[in-house]
Amino acid sequence: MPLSTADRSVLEPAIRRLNALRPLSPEARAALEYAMLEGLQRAGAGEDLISEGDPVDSVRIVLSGWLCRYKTLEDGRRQIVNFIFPGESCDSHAFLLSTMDHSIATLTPVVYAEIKRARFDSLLAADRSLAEAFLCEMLVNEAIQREWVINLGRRAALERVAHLFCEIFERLRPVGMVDGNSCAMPVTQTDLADATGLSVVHLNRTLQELRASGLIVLRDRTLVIRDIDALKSTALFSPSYLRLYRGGREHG
Amino acid sequence: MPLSTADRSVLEPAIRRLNALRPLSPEARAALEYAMLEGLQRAGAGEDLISEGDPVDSVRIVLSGWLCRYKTLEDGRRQIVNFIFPGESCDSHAFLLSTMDHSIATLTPVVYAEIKRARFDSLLAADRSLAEAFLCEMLVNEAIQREWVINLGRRAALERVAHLFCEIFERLRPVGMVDGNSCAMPVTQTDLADATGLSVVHLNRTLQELRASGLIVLRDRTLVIRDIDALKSTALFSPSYLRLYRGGREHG
DNA sequence: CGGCTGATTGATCCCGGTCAAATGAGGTGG
DNA sequence: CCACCTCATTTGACCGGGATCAATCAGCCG
Repeated sequence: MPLSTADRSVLEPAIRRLNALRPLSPEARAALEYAMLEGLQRAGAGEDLISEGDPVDSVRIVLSGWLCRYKTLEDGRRQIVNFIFPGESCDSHAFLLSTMDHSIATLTPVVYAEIKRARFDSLLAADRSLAEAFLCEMLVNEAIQREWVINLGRRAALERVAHLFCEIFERLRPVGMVDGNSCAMPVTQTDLADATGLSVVHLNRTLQELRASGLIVLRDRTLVIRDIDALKSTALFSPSYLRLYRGGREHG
Repeated sequence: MPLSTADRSVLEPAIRRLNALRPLSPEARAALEYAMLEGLQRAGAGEDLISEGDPVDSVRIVLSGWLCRYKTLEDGRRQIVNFIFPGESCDSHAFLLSTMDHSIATLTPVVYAEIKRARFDSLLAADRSLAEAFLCEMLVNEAIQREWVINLGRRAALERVAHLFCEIFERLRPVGMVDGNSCAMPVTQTDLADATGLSVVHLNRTLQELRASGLIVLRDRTLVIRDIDALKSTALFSPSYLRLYRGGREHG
């Protein structure tokens, strides 16, 4: 459903993030903000925003809430292949391939801006910085996807869960969604299991191990990182793939 | 080292592949061919074309040979996150992020075309079909990366290796690198293990299982698929993510 | 209160890792 | 041509991380 009124501040995560990837010209920023405000939408928790096989003809930019990309095997095994956080966009350029090869579900209530393909194309055509910002977003997304491959392929359960927490924390930070050493963690253990390729039972035991070693507190849908350095080192976490600092600006 | 002379036919895989993703205008095709011919390079087997942390300022389009993208953890664990086959490009737009977050190694001798960033940018700026073709390539690459996450997260060893073989076969087919039901497989079992997240020992035993059940023959660096349907079904392989057929052209 | 979903625990099993050694296949130098 | 080295493949034995199955517990809602 469209939002009738909204002030510009809901757009902040998206603008902040894109601007960190590529400094946006004031005109590009204004044009994008205008387009986003016109396409504001809400969705409840646990909805499929779009499913495998569905046609794509717009871009959605998430403004608040968590989503996940996932795929399901014929026999029901599910794998979450990525999370989508505020400021990130769902399907930048995906319409070039016409249909989705995976599904996107909301994990919490979500506010997002939907921009139709033609509109999006003309926004990007009008401003190079904007086009580059969205390209950078795709590139970072690819890098995250690669890191997930390593996580699943070569890290043990404890490292794997620790790594996921580090990544989530560092991805939420630049959009202002962490508070000191804690952040929201509005997902079930089943979701975390599906994201880490573990069974729910073993994920639960792994969480207990992380708690027992004093690395984290996870309660009431809130993650508190008690010892970030220790967590990063048990995760073998090295954040460069997230491009958090001066994301490639030196060539820009 | 640059190739002194070369006829246009070496470019065929790349042109064929890009053209399948987006029909290229004749002018775009000619301009791209010209740029590629000027930047032809060779590399031997087992070289790192580029390493994690290296600056990027060009695009490389592979014309023959196999490469892989990989990352290594501090303690030496290695994960191959993707293969790169003839017709595919290494780093389209990657220069936007300045540096590599992973490494690319040759698995065989390789011929590729290197195009400097500025040149590449102006090629894409001059022709929309070309820009879209490279965007599609990125999108397909992302989809493959996601499928690898599922492969490592939710498929058992046998399914996983079968899936990898299905994917390789289907990626090689459109560039004319399969011969009936067989294709080259110029990699060691260590490489296959690093790509599937298995140990070499277990990968070896998994191969034997695939051979014993009559699905494949793998000998002398050649893979023969004896029963493609059975292989696909043990792999739970569904090729839509590869966009092999009319890759998104209906919206183009 | 009953039903539902999510978190937790216990018991058992087996897939796949690890360690170690053997075998094979080139390649090279004497 | 053979001795030797290196690298890839294969095999054997053993172990343990994580899956599976099943039950219990804790909130939450109607």
